[in-house]
Amino acid sequence: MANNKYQFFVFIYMNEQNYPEFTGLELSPRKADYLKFIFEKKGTVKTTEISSCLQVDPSTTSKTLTELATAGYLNHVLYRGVDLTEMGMEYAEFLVRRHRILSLLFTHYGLSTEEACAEVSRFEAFVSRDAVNKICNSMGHPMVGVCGEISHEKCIHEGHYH
Amino acid sequence: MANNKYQFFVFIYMNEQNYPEFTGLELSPRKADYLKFIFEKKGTVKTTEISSCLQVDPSTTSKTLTELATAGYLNHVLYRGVDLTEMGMEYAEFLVRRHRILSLLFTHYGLSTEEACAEVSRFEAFVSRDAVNKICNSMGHPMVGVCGEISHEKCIHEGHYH
DNA sequence: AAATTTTTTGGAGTCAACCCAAATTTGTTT
DNA sequence: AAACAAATTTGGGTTGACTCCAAAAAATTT
Repeated sequence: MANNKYQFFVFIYMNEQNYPEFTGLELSPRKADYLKFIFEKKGTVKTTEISSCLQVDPSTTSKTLTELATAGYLNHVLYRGVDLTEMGMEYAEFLVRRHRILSLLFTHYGLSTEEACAEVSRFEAFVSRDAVNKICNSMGHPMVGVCGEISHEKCIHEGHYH
Repeated sequence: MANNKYQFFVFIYMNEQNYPEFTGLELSPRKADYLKFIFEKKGTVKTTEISSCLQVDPSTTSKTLTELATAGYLNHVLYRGVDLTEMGMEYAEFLVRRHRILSLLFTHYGLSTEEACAEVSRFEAFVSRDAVNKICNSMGHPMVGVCGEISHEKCIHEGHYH
């Protein structure tokens, strides 16, 4: 058929699995919340779950999910739920790392874990990947944030990660 | 007259000159830009000046100025210009301090002055006064930011402070 | 299969930030 | 001082992000 070469291209692309082009500023704070929640849940997530956690009407969630799917972060099977695409997974990992690095950073300056977490949740979406990487590097790539092995249940409920 | 007591109240209030109730999250990033620019200019500032610096239509500036005046940050004399109220002055001082503390902080983690400044400009509006005070305290209230005695001309032009 | 629940769609509102065009005021020139 | 030019404001309108409500559609439960 005529589109064999396109299939080939997609194959190569998927196999390399790197999307190094993102700046970290692609998603609004709200959209990032959606993505982080879905990431945290692992596997398929239903609209209602997200709605009740993020405290918005299901119709709002449904529309946002469509947008995130269109942008390539999610697979959305209508009436069934969403899960992360490979890109979404990679991006969500960045989102969580960013949150944790910045939270850890702030706890080094007199903020409690909770304060740092809350503070960072407000602005993290505007910190670039480059900056996060530099900070991360400078901190020696800490494996344990202010929240390492802590259960994230509570955090998820409050809309941020510890 | 009937409103003597109100005048008296206002007198006391103005004389105490403290507005300790702000969280630091009152102004949007954009509004904060306006306030910082006006602060930097010292004295009365004209609409055109702000417009050309912030790269927006004068009509946009005019409307924003009205909003900032209504909120109590500016004195706005129609067709003449604006200057900071006492509250506006106090708030602008906080805005600049916040910018500089955060920029200084980021330069300690591998970002250049310019990178830190640009990065911080994007998110500073979402960092609370409490957090800034804690960080400031923890850093020993540094008198010199990454920009202490540097002329701020260039910075103003780029929309941020060094 | 019918009833109930979940999800989506259609329609619409709010809010911040923006621009254009027209009106108003100020400043400048003759 | 009148006329013109420049700056400022006002009126009206757009966009994008986020939101909700009501109705339709699909899935699940009974």
